[in-house]
Amino acid sequence: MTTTMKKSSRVGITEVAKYCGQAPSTVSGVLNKRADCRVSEKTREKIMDAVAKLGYRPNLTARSLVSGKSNTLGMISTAQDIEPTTRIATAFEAEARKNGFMLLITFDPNDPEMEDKQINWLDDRRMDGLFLMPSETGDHLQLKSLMERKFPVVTLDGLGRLDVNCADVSVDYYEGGCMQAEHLLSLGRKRVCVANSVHSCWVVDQRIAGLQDTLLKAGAPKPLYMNLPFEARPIMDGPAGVHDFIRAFMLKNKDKMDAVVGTGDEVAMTVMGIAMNAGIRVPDEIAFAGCDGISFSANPFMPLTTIASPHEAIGQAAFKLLHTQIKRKNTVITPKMQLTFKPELVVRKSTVS
Amino acid sequence: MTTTMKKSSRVGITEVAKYCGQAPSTVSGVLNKRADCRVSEKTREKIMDAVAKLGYRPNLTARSLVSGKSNTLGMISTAQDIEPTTRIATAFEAEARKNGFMLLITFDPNDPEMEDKQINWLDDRRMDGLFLMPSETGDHLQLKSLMERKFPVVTLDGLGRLDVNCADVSVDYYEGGCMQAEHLLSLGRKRVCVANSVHSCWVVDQRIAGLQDTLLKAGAPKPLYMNLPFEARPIMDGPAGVHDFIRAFMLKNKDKMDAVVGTGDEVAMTVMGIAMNAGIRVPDEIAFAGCDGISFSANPFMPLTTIASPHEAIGQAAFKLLHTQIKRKNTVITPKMQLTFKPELVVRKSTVS
DNA sequence: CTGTTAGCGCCTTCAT
DNA sequence: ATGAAGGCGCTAACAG
Repeated sequence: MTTTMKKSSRVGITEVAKYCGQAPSTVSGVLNKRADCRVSEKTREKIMDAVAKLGYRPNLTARSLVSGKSNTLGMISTAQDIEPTTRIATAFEAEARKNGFMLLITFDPNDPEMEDKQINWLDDRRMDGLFLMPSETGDHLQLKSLMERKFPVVTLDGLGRLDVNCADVSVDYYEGGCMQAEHLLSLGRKRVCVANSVHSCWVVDQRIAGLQDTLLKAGAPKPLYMNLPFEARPIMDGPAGVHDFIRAFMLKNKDKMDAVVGTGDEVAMTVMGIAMNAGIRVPDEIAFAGCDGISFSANPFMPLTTIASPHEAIGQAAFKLLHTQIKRKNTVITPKMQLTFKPELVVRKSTVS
Repeated sequence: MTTTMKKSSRVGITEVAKYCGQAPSTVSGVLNKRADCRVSEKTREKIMDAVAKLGYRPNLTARSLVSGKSNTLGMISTAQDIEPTTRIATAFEAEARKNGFMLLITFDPNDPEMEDKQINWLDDRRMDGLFLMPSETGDHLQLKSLMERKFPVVTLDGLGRLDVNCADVSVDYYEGGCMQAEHLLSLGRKRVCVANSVHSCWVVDQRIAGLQDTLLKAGAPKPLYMNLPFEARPIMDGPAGVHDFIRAFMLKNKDKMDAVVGTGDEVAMTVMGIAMNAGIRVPDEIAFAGCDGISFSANPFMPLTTIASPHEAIGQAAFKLLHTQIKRKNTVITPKMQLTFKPELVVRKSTVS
């Protein structure tokens, strides 16, 4: 009899068993350290020996099929190209890895249909839990369907705008806006200009609301809105017209303002740079503040006052919330699983020289 | 007879078959549009109907088990927190998604042991191919073992430093260094200072080699090395001493240089900012240039001349190379599968006012 | 055209 | 203390 062609080039549990004269189930028991699998020390060694010698590696696909779980977490990330999201994702991954999970990742271009599709695909692959950065719009049908099945899910910045009661991590962006306003007011700045894109999104709306409410409450005038007729990003190296638009706006309106607030650090720094180029003295004539706390806001030459979010803590918390749900099946979602982080004011020379 | 408890809450192919009075294999054939599965239009409809009504979703784990492939690509990314890597990864993911692949991602903290471990885990999960950003050091044993098995792999920046003949995408960093030098020389700048971290890595070494070789060939003196006694990152918001160190160095040595080259854009911009704070006029007294082409190098106030890499093209090419190997099994690695991209000089006001 | 059979690699239960 | 049998959900080959 000739050697039959092996189906897979990798050695499986049966070959290990054959090699050391044991039954596959025994090998399985030893490998998984199953409690009820009592084996003599000698067979143990023989098995571990064979495993090492043959270079056995478990087929996790097969294991998943029977166990129904994959030790894999899904992550759907919008805008993986911006620093806050990247940092959250990195922290999340680090936690997941420490706990033996791998990540099935997809970058969703903020499209509701794509979100649903991706959730399905992830589900088809039997992920054990999902960390979702939900699309700005849409019905989130698949998310809802996951929730009905009590499938472990954590959303980022979802609580305030999704009509789903799921575990969530977010930042109190409204409060962040308030903090910006209070900081500016404390410096005697009341005539605020908001550098925003006309394309609104929840996070930005929250920030602006907090800012404006606080200003008005303090008797300051309603802010002046720049309403950039472009997407907020990319703005540094953005479409040709952006910088011209900003320059013209600043030159025309500089006397109506003593502070500019960006809806993100990049916008704030871009406007600040253009203003400085136009001869405006920062912060003497106009102060600048941003949001997010990206690394570049700390640059030594035009350091930006900003409202920083604790990205690393958010990513870690997201994993923990997910892990909890995975460990105890059918967890009921309680308010304790909906975390709101406080942002932090970082004062730099763009407001205080 | 009471309803028996279903093992899995999800409906499987057997339930669909039962529901529409067909055999599981028939359903499978229809669903996979198998060529040799000729079915009457009526049964087709019945089946598709049942699929829709029952909300059937395939269990990809089971499918993988039999097919031996998972439509999943592994990606091991070092330093997912820096823009170049992020952009490459994003482009790679977009291509992969278009072609029906999902990504199993892990962020490797540049640790050889971790790399090996991750490759194994990915392999255990039966990924169909691997996009690897190899650790700076180590033997890359698992990578080599993959190569022996002719497993589809593409490395990033691996060709020049790994003793493995695998498909690869990289950038001609040496040439990038040459371009920097030539640009500076064309402006009459010969006394170059290199802002580098003492922790060397292949990419940086290449850049420096190209720069120095070109300078020396042109009769310029050997560059002055700053040798920052810190990790290259984070540097903007880095450990307390970094900025002081740079400031002191610049003040002490400014008369010995007419240009500073950073081994990355962040370093270059940090040093440039500190120099400007110290009253040095840029570019009149000292010109500045960086590498990578991150978005912030385009900021309007201190725009940085840089050597930009085509990150998006790299990510796309990496996927294509991987896809090719996956489609035709046992591809022989040819030099055509080892792509070297040319960087591009982007001239900005930090060198030419 | 459609249904039956035999696994994919592993784990769990239940006999021995 | 160990092994045999059955099945996870799906697919491929082969019968009807």
